[in-house]
Parts: sequence; C-alpha cells; structure tokens
Amino acid sequence: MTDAVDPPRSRRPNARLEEVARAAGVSKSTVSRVVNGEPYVSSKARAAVHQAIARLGYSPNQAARTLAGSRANCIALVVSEPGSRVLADPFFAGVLRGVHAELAGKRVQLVLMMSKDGDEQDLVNYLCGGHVDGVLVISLHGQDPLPRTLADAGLPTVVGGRPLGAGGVPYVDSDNFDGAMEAARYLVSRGRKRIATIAGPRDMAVGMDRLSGWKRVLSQARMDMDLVAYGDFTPESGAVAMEELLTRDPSLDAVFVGADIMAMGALQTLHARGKRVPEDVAVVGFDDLVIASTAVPPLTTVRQDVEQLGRTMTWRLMAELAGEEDLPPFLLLPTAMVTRASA
Amino acid sequence: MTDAVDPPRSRRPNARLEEVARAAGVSKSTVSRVVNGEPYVSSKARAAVHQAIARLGYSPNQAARTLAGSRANCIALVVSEPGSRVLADPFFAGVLRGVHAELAGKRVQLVLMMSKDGDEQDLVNYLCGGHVDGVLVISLHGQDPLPRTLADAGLPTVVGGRPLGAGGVPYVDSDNFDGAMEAARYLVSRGRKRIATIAGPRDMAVGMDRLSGWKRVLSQARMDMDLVAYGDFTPESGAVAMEELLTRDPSLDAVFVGADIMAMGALQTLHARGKRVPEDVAVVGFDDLVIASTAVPPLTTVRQDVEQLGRTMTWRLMAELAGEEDLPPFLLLPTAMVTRASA
DNA sequence: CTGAAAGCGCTTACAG
DNA sequence: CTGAAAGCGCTTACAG
Repeated sequence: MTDAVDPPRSRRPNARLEEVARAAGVSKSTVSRVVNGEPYVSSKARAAVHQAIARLGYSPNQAARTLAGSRANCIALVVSEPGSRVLADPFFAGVLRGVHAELAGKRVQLVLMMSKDGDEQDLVNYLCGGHVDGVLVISLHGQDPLPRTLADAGLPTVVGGRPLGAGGVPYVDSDNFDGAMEAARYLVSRGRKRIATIAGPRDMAVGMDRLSGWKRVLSQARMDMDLVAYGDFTPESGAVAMEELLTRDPSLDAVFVGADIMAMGALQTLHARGKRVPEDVAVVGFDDLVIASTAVPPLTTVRQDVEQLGRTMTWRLMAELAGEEDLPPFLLLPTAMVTRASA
Repeated sequence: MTDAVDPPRSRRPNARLEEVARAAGVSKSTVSRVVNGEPYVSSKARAAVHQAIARLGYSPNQAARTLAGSRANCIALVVSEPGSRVLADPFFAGVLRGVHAELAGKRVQLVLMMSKDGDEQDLVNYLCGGHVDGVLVISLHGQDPLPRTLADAGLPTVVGGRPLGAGGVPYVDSDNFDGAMEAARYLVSRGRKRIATIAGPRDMAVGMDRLSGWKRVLSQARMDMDLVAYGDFTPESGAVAMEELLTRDPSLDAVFVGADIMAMGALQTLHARGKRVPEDVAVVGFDDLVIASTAVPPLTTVRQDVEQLGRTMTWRLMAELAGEEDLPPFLLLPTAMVTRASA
C-alpha cells in the first residue's frame, strides 16, 4: 500500500488541429488540407495556417490520422530472428540506414519487427491488420512462406535478397551471381590453377547465387569445380571449411569465399597451416565489410552496397504505395571488385 | 492520363471489436476488458471472448487504442546519425536485439528514429507529441541536449552510454572504467613496463571512461602515463595512433586500445613495423567484437554485453512507464576480460 | 461483474 | 476554394 501521490505527468499537450484552425481563422478542413499538401487552398489561407502551425508547434497526431484516414503512414521492416544472427550485423545495420535515408522527410514511420519462431501467425495478423501500409522483409531462410502470405493478403511487400520460396513477390538483391563471376574471373586471370570456394548455406539464395557464379566461370575455363565446401556465415565455419579444402587438396592455390566474415576464418586456418597469402593461396571474399580492409593481409573482395539495397527496397515499396504502375518485379544492384593484398 | 482502373486493394478488413462483442454475446466494454487483461470479468465472459477472438482472428487496431487511451503502446529508439556511423554497426545491432528481446510479448512497438542535424526540433516535437510513451537514446556525442530536453518535457527517457551533457537523465552503460582497469592491471601483471593507450574521442564518455580506468591503474602502479593517443573508433585512426605512439617511444611493450575496431588498425601498424604481438608488444582491446577472435593474432579484449545493455535500457524504461518508484538513476553493467593470444 | 455513451484528433465525402 | 458533419475503432468513466 503506497500513499505516494502519483503526480500527473505534466507533459504539455500538443496543440490540436482545432486550435490551429482557430488561430488561423479557418476551418479544420482547411488546416487538414494544408498539412497534407493538397492543392486547392488559397495561398492566403495556406500562409495563415503555416504561421499558426509554426507558432503553436503543431505536430499532427499520427494515431488520429491513421484511424481517420486510410493509410497508417507506417511501414514495417521484418527481420527473421535467426537471420539477424547469421547474416551478421553489418548487413542489417546497413540496410536499416538505407531504409531510413530513403524515408527521410517522407512522414512515414518505420516499425521494426522480428519474426520469432512461435509467433508467425501473430505477426501476420498484425501486419495484415491495417497497422502498416507495406512491409520490407530481410534475411529470409529457406522457403519461408512469409512474403507470399503477406503479398497474398494484398499487403505491398518487398523482399531484400532473392527469396527462395516466394515466386512473384518483388525483391531487390545485390547481383551476387555477377559479383562471384567477377571474383572467379579475377583469380583465373591471375594464373591460379586450382581454385576452391567456400559457399554460404544451401538454404539461402545469397549462398547459392555466389556459388553459381563461381561455377559458371570455372566451367567456362574448363577447370575442375570439385573444391566446394560450405559454411554458415560465421568465421568458425570458414576456418573449418578451409581445413577441409586443404585436406582434400593441399595444392589448391586460390579460394573464393562467399562472405568476408567466413574469409576471416579461412585466413586464420591458412596462417596456421603455414600457407602464405597470396603467394601460396590467393583469397577473395565478398561483401567488403569494414574488417576486410583491416585483415592481415587486407582482403581482396567484392563489394556490395548494403545501404543502397535498403534504399532501393524502400523506394520500390513507396513507389507501389504511391500507386505507380509497371514497377519492375525485381532489381539487381551492381557489385564491384575491390583489389587489396590477399589476391 | 491513364485510364487504368485502380482495383481497390482487397485486403480483408480485420474483425472489429464490435464484431467480437456480437459473436461473444457481450458488450464492447467487456471485450475491451478481456483484451486488456483487466481483472473484473467473469470467467464465462472471458472464455467466450477469447473464443470469439480466436475464431475471428481479431487483432486490435493500435491507432484506435492510442487515440482513445492515454498510451501510445510504442517507444522510440533514437540514434544520432553521426553516432550510427562512428560507433560501428555491431554496437547498434546488438542494442537493437536487446531492446527487441526485452519487448517480446509486451505489445509495445518499437519505432526507430535517427536524429539528423537539421531536424532536432522536428524530432523533439514529434516525440513530445504523445506519439510515444518513452524514449531510448543511444550513441550521443558531446553535450547533446536531446535527452535533457526530452526529460524536461516529461517524457520518460533512458540513455544508453553515459551522457556527457545530461545530468539527471537515467542511463545504462557498461562499466567502462572498471573494464579498462582490469585490462591495464592484466598488462601490469604480465610484467609489461611501458604501457600505452589508444583512447576514443574526447567528446564521448565511453572514450573518456576507458582512458580513466587505464590512468588509474598506471598511477597506482607508479608508471608513466604519457603514452596516450586518440582515435575515433575507426581502424584507420587506430593505425595512425599506433604509428604516433611508436614514434614517441619505440620501446613501448604494451598498448590498451579502447575499442577492438581501433585495435585492428593498431595490429596492422605493429605488423608493418615488424613488431611481434604479443612478444614485442602486448595488445588488449575492448568490446569483444566478432572480429576480435578472428584477428591475427586473436585479440585479448574486454567484453561488454551490448545486447544486455539494450535489454537493461528497455527494462528501466518499461519499469518507469509502469509507474515503479525508486528506480536507480543509472545502471552499470559488468564487463569481462577475454584472454586470447595478443596479450 | 457489465453495458450505454461520450470522446480521443484526425480525414473525407458532401454541399456550397 | 471552403466549412459542417460524420465516422474511423477503440478506452474510459459512469451508472448499474
């Protein structure tokens, strides 16, 4: 039993639309029109409203707008929980920055949601319940039906990274296939004869697409494509995969690692085995994380612009929300080879 | 001019509270009570409502709840834009995961906002406008008045990382001072005689607190504390600072780097200068990023639990929102030394 | 323990 | 170009 008086929180209540109307000498309708940038308002009324808004520090109540209007003025970014672990943080943070940059000045809020295992249905209910206008989904695994479900429910949805199980849902991705081809071609052009690869997990398109690019080039060059090992986007898995490859063929002289984070582990193994990089084994990574440039030796890699990925996903979603037509079903962003000391 | 018919989006409108009431044979008030877990409802009515909710897939409209009720059921995470660059992504992503974990099952949404330079006033207007119940602020720089402003406006606010210019605003931080002391003590105990440090920027408490810990230990050990260089939480700045220290005293035999990300640069410089780690120079970092374990050599460092930081900030904020009293004005989270090969 | 009614702050036809 | 009025889907006293 506490006698303590709970002092009512003295947050100055914001001005209301009605007060703005009174101050400007117009109706609520007119204020609403000005706030929403609608065309048919006299410049006199518009000026008066703007002035009143500035003076009163008016900021519209989003909840009321959402409830009264048809739009939530809000989009969701959904991250699958295991993905946020596995795909490593820089990816996520980069996308987030891109999304935010693209949303700047757009009066659209970003709500973050992580899909945990048990609550998929809750998540779908929530998202389809009119709380958001559209959804951005990233770091999907396997054949996750989420994007399909959302799209079928009529909710505009854009996926980041080619989804394996969601044919027809728009997506944006880095051109992983092309980037991997460039990496493999580079190794071939440097005279490497026995080129291995460490690929990402088989249930993610990003892993498979980079593997496919490597395969394509080796097959065109009529080189053996047997040296493939798999990791899971952790340094440890990269180290183990490198061990395996070295055991299978101690004479390999190059390795394309489908993620910088795994390349860090591969570098450790190579170092421990007394292999010089790049003299004995050339190493090329993928992603161009900040750690690539500080690796010993600095890592040659394929850069993907993750922030641009976030921007493009958001642009695509907003365009759809704006009713634009004939939007591309998917978008592939270019990658760029970054040559450093490791290859 | 487009003649295309814009087919109305056929998203099945969610069930409303009213329909649930009808299906359950009770009033809207009762449904509301059940949904909000209020006590005085007969178990019969409660069961009927739960059943109706399940059958109709009802999910309450947040906008309406916010508008009608007093709470927004929403908290904001504010990141200062330059901070999100400088503090490096893992910090941010870690905090985010912690916040989310703590919010799980709480029917509170997380809105993400980045404070850009020009729009500070917009941000404050928005946050104080009743759109959110509370605010979490991270990666503050210098004497940023934001937390003070929010707190003064009566908005519950919790800062992540000790704020330099916001006395009195509750915060949660890793115990950087203590962690740095432990690192310095470790170096002293290993017989190092000439211990340098690379500190973070002077305008961030995290940089200063770690520097202070190092100073305290060296002063207690009656060792010289002149070898201090500053970086800005980038690998490049760590490399430059290491150069400087080596120039000032080529005989230094240890360095405590106030962030793993800078330690990566320091390691590169040491390597380039032919210094063996740890034989010639012992290196201890701070943070225990994933790259610490994959560095060559693997980095001895001080671990801070960033996810726990996010959880704790959220817990503190939610406790305040729940009206709990006598909450601690700040919370310091323990750090832990992780010994690897570099020292 | 339960229900009828008012009201949260906007947007949106509708009528002018 | 402008305003009066209805309504968005809830919560919250209030009366029972």
